[in-house]
Amino acid sequence: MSQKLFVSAQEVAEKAGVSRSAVSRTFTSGASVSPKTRQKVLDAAEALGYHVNHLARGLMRNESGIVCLIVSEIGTPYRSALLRALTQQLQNSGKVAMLINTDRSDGSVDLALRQAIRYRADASVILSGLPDKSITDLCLKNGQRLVLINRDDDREGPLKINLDDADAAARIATAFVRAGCRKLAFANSQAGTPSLMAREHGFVAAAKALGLDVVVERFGHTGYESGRVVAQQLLTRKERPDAVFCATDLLACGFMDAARHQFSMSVPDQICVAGFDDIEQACWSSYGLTTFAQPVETIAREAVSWLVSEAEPENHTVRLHADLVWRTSIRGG
Amino acid sequence: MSQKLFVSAQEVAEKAGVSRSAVSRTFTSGASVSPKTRQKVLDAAEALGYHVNHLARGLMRNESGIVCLIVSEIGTPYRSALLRALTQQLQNSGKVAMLINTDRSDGSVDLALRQAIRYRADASVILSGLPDKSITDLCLKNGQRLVLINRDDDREGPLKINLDDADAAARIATAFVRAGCRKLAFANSQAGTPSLMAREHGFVAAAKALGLDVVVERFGHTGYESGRVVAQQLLTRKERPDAVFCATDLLACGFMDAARHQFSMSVPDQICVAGFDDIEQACWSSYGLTTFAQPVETIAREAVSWLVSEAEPENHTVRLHADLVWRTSIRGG
DNA sequence: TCAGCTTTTGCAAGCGTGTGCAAATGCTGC
DNA sequence: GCAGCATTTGCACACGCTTGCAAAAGCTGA
Repeated sequence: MSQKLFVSAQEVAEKAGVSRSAVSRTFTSGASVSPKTRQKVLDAAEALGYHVNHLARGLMRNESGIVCLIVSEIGTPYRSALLRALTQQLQNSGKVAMLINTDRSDGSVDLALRQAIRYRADASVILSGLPDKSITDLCLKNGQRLVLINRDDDREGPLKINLDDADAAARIATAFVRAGCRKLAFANSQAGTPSLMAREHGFVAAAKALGLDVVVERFGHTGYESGRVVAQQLLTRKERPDAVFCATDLLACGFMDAARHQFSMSVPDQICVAGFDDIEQACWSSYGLTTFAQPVETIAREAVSWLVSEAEPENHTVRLHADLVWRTSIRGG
Repeated sequence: MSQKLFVSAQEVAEKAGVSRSAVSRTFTSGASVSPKTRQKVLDAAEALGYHVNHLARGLMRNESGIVCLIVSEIGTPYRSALLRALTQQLQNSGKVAMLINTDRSDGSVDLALRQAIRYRADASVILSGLPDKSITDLCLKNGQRLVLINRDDDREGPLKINLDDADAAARIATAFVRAGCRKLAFANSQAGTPSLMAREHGFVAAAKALGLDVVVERFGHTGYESGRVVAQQLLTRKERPDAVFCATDLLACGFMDAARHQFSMSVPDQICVAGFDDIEQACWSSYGLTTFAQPVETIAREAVSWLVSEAEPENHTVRLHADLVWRTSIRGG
């Protein structure tokens, strides 16, 4: 166990022949230090390998510079893409990301938020799950900011970033009909998160408005394997659908693979497929999936700029548009 | 701006009618508190919404509980899978992950490590890039632990976790030959990281030992698109290879897609393909990629257990075995 | 030279916690 | 009741930093 501690401002001050305040001021922007003192401090700091202790600084300033990202299923293409964008933007704004994985049990979002409080995070971004109201209230009361992404909650205080899921669903229904499809289906998981359900309900409603019924099938969690299972369920029915909207791209990939390799169907000739998220794999040529693009960069930008803003912004919910990316899994276009 | 601060141990002490030390001891394991004082403190803390300030605790104990994960290309399947495993294991051990994204410029690994020092991280895990010696020395001198994953560096102090890349390459060369292939190729990116080069050199050497030459082609960064480009380069030669080992699964997916859809070749009948990493997509039925599995769970377990161990362990480098996962992209088996 | 002003500097208090030490408390056995 | 002991409690200092305040230093113009 190495007993040597990090070098402190005190030691730098002694070496530079100035007071401890001077070295502190050298490292705080907007403080009053004369150029030559500043230089003496900088030299001494460099020589000693001094780095400001952000734990102590956070303690004093009551602002840690930490932002908590609370997320499950980190290994998933969409989640990891969003994570990438968020960490990037946070770092650009001088913040640092604390990553909390909530894969294990339910209620672990609350645990995660507690961790955020312990480290006095300036803000938390929730990508999955929905925390208990009591605990978000605690966060907000103490000036900690909160961003909910695709969570569709109605409480006051946090910034909510949502997509126009229902509208997108309606657009894809129209596209299917225009491609000549009449037997519509929706492939979903059993996760039941707000955005997934919004897509499902929006699709069913839009189809109804067009005079069509929708067969809805749900299975397991939101991944490739579930897509295969749902395909199994939908394609063994007496009447096969000729168009299926999958709640996410992962489901769509699983669905397409099963349709092609297990049921020897041709996409899009015999069945049209659409997805949601526009993960990297969607444009791989084995899929060429027509899908809605999650605007991850925009989401990250909105979230971070709100987090770091000085004033309390007026509008606490932002609704973003999901662009339809047209590829080859739907006829025509 | 909400001026209310978080509740402190002092306030809890007053409410519970005990001294501040008592509440501190209540929340430090292994401290001496009588059951009834403890209960009074717990009740008061619950009522007030008290949470220990880990910044202050870290300052006192000289142990922040933070572990820095330094990683680039977070959105990539293999990286995000490793990230998932690491955060999971860290949380199980009572640590918390600070995520630093080094996608932008080179040398940003040094910046990242500086950030780790500022927050007095107990340890850093480096998944990409290689920091300057001067800065890793600084980390180590101050008792900060360091783990290098697949970085193949020879300095003393950090834990190095590596795979048997060269051995794996030799095994796959044998498998190709056994499948009747004679015209071998290797598909790589231009990243030139130690593990990629170890696979390349290992493959070339093993082929040579078997009396065969290898055509090596490299392009761009290590992703799907580069796989396609390399396929372009390899499959337009006068003599097409009949087996190609791709440095990673992403390259392999790109290669297979180009071979099939652009050159109308059949895998594995006309060309055998193997990859490395065993990303989720490798087992998707459009690929069925025969590949080497990165033991992400084991890597994470090794890293974390070393990080949290009390004593300085003796062996500072662990070499893990990559299992060959046999699917359908190589004939026979 | 000095009054009047602005800029720089050092002092010291405080942020919220852990912990060594000595005093206080509780318990046991006579 | 009391000596002898183990356990619990409170005091006070330390951790490394920021910052208000007042003293010191520098600068200008007569």
